[in-house]
Amino acid sequence: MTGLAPTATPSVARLYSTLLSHYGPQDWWPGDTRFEVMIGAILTQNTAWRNVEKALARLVEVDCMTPERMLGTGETDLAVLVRPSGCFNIKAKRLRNLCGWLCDYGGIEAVAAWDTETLRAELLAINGVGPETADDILLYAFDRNVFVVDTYTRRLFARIGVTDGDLAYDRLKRRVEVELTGGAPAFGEFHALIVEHAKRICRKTPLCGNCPLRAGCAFGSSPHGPAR
DNA sequence: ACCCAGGGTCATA
DNA sequence: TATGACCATGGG
Repeated sequence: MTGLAPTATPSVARLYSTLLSHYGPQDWWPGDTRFEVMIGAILTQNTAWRNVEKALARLVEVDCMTPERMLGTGETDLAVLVRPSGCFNIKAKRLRNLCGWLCDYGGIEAVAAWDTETLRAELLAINGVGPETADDILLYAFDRNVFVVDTYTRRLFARIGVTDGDLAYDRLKRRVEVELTGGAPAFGEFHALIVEHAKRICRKTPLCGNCPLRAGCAFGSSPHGPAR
C-alpha cells in the first residue's frame, strides 16, 4: 500500500528473526485463563509486570478471578486487592468496567464469537481500555491476528530506522501486520521479544556487547535514550 | 533520592 | 490535535 521501504532500512521480518534467534520463544501471555489475561492487560498499564503478578496472585487467592465475582467484590475492596500494581483506585474502576462489559454481553465466550473489528471497537469503548490494552486482549486472550504497538516498539523502530519517522499507532501496527507473516503466534512473539529486549539489554550501557542489534540498538535506558 | 514500569483519561490551549 | 497532570506501588 505505502511505498516500498528503502533497502537500507532493516525489514520488520529481519528484526523479528534476529530477536527470536537471540532470545528464543517467549511464550506470552502469562496467564491461566482468558479472563486472567484481560485482567493482566489492565493491571500492567504503566506498571512493571512483577507488580502485576502480585496483584493477580491476590485476586486468585480470594477466588475473585471471574467477572461475576470481581463485580461482587466492592470497588474499595478490589482496590485493596490490586494495590501492589499501583494506580489501584483507577485500576479497580477499570477492572469493574471490563467486568461489567463482559457480563452485559453474556461473558467471554459470547464476545469471543464477534469479528475482530467489532470486538476491538467494543473494547475501546470501555473506559480504561486504550489501543494497546485492546490489542493485548485481542491478540493474547482472543488469538486474533493483531500486533501490539507499545512504547518500546516506537523507540526501537525509530532508532533502527524502520519507521521513517511515522510513529502513529495504527500505521505502525498495520505495517507489522502486513510485513510479518505467521499470524497471531508471530505477532505475539514479536511484541514479547521487543519487551524482553528492552528489559534485558542496554539498560546501563547503551552499546553493550551482547546486544543482538549491535549499534542499531541504543535502546532501553530512558524514554529519550542516547541520541541516535 | 531519583527514575521508571508491558497506558489511559481528562482538562486545557 | 496536542501537550501536561495525574494516577501510585515497588525495584533499580
